[in-house]
Amino acid sequence: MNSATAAKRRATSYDVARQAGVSQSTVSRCFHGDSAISPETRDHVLTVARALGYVPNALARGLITRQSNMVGFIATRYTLRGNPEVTYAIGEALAAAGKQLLLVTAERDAPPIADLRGALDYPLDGLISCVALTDDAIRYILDRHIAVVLYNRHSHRIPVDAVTANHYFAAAGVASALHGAGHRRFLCLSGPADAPVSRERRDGFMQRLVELGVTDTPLLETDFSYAGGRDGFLHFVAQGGRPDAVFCANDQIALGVLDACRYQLGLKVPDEISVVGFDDVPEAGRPCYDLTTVHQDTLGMAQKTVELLLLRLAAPDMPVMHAQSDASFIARGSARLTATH
Amino acid sequence: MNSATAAKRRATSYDVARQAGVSQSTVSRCFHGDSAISPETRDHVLTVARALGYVPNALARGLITRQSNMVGFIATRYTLRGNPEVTYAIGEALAAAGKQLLLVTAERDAPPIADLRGALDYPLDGLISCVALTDDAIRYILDRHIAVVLYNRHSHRIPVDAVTANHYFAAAGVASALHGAGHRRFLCLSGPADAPVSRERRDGFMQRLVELGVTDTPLLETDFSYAGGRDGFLHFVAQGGRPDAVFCANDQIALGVLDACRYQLGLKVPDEISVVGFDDVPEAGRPCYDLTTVHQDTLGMAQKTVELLLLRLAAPDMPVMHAQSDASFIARGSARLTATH
DNA sequence: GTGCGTTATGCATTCGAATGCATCGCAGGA
DNA sequence: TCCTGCGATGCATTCGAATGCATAACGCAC
Repeated sequence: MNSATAAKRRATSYDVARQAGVSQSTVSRCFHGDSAISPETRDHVLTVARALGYVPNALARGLITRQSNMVGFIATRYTLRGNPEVTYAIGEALAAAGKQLLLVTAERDAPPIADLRGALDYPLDGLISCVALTDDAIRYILDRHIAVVLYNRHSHRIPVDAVTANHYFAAAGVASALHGAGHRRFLCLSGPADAPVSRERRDGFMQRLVELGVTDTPLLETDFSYAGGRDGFLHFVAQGGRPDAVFCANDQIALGVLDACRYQLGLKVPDEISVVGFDDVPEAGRPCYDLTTVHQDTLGMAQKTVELLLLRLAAPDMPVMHAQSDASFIARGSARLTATH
Repeated sequence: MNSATAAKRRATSYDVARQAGVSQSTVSRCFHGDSAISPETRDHVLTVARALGYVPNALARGLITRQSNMVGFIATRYTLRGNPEVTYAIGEALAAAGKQLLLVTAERDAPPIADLRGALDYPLDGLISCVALTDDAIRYILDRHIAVVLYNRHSHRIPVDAVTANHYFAAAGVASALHGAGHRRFLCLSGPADAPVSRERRDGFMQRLVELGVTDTPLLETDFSYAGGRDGFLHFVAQGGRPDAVFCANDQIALGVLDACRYQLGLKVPDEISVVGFDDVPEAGRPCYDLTTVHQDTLGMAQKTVELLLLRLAAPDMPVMHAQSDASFIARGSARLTATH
């Protein structure tokens, strides 16, 4: 029993060397294209290696080369849920570059360093974060000489590479468009206070309204979810609120508001109330929602994030870069965007 | 410049040892709870370690212990998109067990072994696959003594641990329910032929119909997407098809069909046609879709998958296990489920 | 034939932590 | 006083691959 199931260890370069009648170094060199090896021995060694099922042990390789070939990817449940394509795109892009993706789940933005520790025990080549990181966390990571690129997050005090969409500007554009159409009683439904993306969208919207002379716009905080948006809005209305335009920090919130209007409050959209979201999730474009929203090129940003990381790895001393991608306003049917005559 | 930016390597156990006036072995032992170390030296060493920012190098540890503490997770774009919560849940569960998650993206089910190679270079503790694996791939993995648990997939020829929902049975139940309500002209919209989940759902539905005496049910293959469902259905109708009940292999397809009915064909749902999906995605339950579907406890399954993997790691010789979770029919408004009088 | 350059290969060391075994010190019993 | 036993610590080796340096083999020119 024991001998049958005993874990006969995976073949090592020594096993291959013995079998092929060469030294371990020769075997090692056969797996690195740039080494001086005669074609015959290389072929021979590779044949033997295949027969034995030998693959270089990435752990040992990483130890000696001081390169784990692994890139950490930190994401919250929300990122995973709201932008699953981003995870996939980053995974594929990293794989194409020969890097492995170590997924680190975080409960929310600015997670405690302890949550990252397990992953940082590995000498990661780099780290892509879809969550905000505290200054301490960033310092901790940079101290370990790990390259960091933030996806859709900023770092204000410590310079770090980042790829972002211009949420602030896009949200301000929403405010202008709604105001231009004659709306005056606004409501802003933001996401969690600790989500920087939510803050930027909220601030962009609110600031612009102030610039346009609309102050005292009520602000409600939700959890970025459909139920949060729906219930928050219902509560607001129950308290006597009667906005004619609602800006939501993401589409899920907006969908909740939309359904609350149509199915619970009997409000006509967009005649009696305009609803605008942010993200342009697939459902937003479907006929039964037809949600006016803001589209960000998440896939392009994902691509760019990996490119930036690879650049940084190739040139650690390159100045810090920040790629900003424009977010575009998508006018659909859930908002009245022309003045009533 | 060089000295400023030079990568002063991360501290090693030797650095800590020197600084603390002990040997490297002592430092090592301080990081393993079960070693014989006097409380004073442990405290002292840990203090020095913290000061130097020392963390045991997981690569070196893995090399000597032959345990990488990493678990591979293979998922397709579809899994990531359709079940993002599963990824998160598995990530959290693994983290709780002190394991890291190495994400491997696959383009589709039954990916070529080459796509997994990069990850298998690491001596993974285990592997969780949300994609079907070829017999060759499974053999390849098991040969390396890596524990495998399949999530929502089977392996027919090679015994492998798995956690699945009973798609076949649930889909058969849908057929019975629709047939019982008097529907007779069915249509089945499946997903990609290489997706086992799609096959099981399709087969369960079609088989039961045959048992009930309904043969020749037309079958259309889609790509598991909204657009695929919508366009496939429109095409079918354009060809003269006129089903009174449509079963879709997932909710996205069903949502596409639903919208095609309501917005392009002017068909009343469920009066003129019944539409049933599978998965119970969040949108399905919202008022504007109100989709009748099948719910599977994906989170519970994710939890169970990790549990099973940990069990297997603790007891490699335990007999192969297969946990089957029931999927439950969710009757909503998109299907007529009582006979017309 | 000698000497030099080039290419292919082997030897020995290295990466950083874990661990079996040896050793040291101290306390307690005879 | 000496011996035994045990807890705490150090020494030396190990994991598996990469690589600098030494060397062997070979060709070519003088």
